[in-house]
Amino acid sequence: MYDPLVEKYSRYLALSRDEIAALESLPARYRDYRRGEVIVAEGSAPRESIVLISGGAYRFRILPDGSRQILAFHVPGDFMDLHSFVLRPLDHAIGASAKSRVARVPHERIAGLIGRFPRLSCALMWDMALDAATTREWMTGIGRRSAYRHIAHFFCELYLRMTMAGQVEGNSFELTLNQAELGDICGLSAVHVSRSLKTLRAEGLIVLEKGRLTIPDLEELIEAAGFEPDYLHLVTRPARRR
Amino acid sequence: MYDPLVEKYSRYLALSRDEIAALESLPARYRDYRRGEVIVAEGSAPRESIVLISGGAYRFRILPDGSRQILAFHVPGDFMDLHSFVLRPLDHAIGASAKSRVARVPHERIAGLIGRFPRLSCALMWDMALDAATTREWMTGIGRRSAYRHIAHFFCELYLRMTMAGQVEGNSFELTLNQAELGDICGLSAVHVSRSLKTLRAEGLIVLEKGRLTIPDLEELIEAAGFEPDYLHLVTRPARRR
DNA sequence: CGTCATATTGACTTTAGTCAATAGAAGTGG
DNA sequence: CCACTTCTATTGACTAAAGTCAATATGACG
Repeated sequence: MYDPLVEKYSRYLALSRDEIAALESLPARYRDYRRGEVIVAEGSAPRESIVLISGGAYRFRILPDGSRQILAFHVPGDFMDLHSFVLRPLDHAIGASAKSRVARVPHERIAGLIGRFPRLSCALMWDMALDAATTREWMTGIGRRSAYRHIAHFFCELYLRMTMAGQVEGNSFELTLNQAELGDICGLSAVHVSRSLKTLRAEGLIVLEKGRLTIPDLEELIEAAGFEPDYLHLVTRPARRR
Repeated sequence: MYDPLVEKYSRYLALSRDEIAALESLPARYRDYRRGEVIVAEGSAPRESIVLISGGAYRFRILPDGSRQILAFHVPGDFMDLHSFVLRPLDHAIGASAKSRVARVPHERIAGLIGRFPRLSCALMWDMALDAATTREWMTGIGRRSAYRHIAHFFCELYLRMTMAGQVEGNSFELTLNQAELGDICGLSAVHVSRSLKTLRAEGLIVLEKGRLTIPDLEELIEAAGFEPDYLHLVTRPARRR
């Protein structure tokens, strides 16, 4: 049942038979959500961490003035709130951006892994570090990229992550975010997102219709965005530098 | 020598005698830097992680167009690039914002801790999670707070962190950042930082002269910033929620 | 004492936000 | 299956926040 974690952590290190067995035997309670539902509430102190099985979800905060900042977007296979294992209560909420299925893994079982498999501790730290690297990239985008480039950049990232998650067909995938949500990802207003998308469309860099994003020429979009994919650590490391 | 880590991780859990001894016996190579020097270069794959002993430092990226985004600011006692233990090469550089002393801990010794002390693995994960929580708060500030509030917010955060690090005297501390650096923290231009500081000064919320920041009334600044300190997890947890 | 870094201010530009009207699409319940 | 509601996207007109450029001051430092 836990293929996603096994597959993902294999990108970091070669898992032993025991380690694979340990990951696969993690128990999970499954639950489904509709678009817009809150999966984990801000301020709660969950005793489980959550793997997204299918659909889409994002982590977000609401400020006192009502504005929202989306902090991360998750594709199937992502451990969405591994950090809640060590840092409670949660400083943000998690919501479903589409009809989604989720698996909940009890924290005590994660603690069990850490006790028995030091290399899996490192894999979990790697997972957290990857999430942090993506957050830094987003932060850079909000702070220093134009709306146009930032949105293009996000689409490049999402295309690659969705590819790894097996969610891309041809050169398109389902984008379960509306323009208000894209705005809250990029620190922009929905109206400005609409205008920026218009430009991207006019230049033929994207086709976005009926919730489906098509990228006719990824290289061109990457060029327009100034995208460098290294931070995603997508490929299996050829060999550990020593 | 490793008091900073012992003290910090005691905020997370009650360390055993052995665990304290293990942290204290971590070897370290010390080195000093001048303001502006690069401590770790972007793209390098260090085999050590770095604890800031004294001074100040920040992590940053430079974009192709020359603009800079500062991703984190560190006070003495911070483990600045714990993530480089699991995620290499580094996606950003680390630079000194003041004359600073740094201790380098070999990654293999960190691996040793993880192998022998599962609870210390969790403490390290907690440290990484805290760093990520601060990054999320900064991201929210860049995306959704006005320049004025964001700068005020940053000063509140820094005041509390500097207090924990024992760097505050009375109600003031040394601010080793110029306006260009403050701008690159907040995603603003130096000129706009200058104007925002002017407003904060005019309202009597801050006194900033000769590299020293005085906060006459922290409550007022917190109010102006809409600051909520929870994400810093500064206090020792009263008791683990169960 | 002179140089370099830093801060301040004014004038002007640009980017993005706000408000509002409209249109279209997608659910929902009878 | 249709009518109704609600959500979502688009566009125009206007506003506001922040950026840029440039001149000048201030200050630290060797």
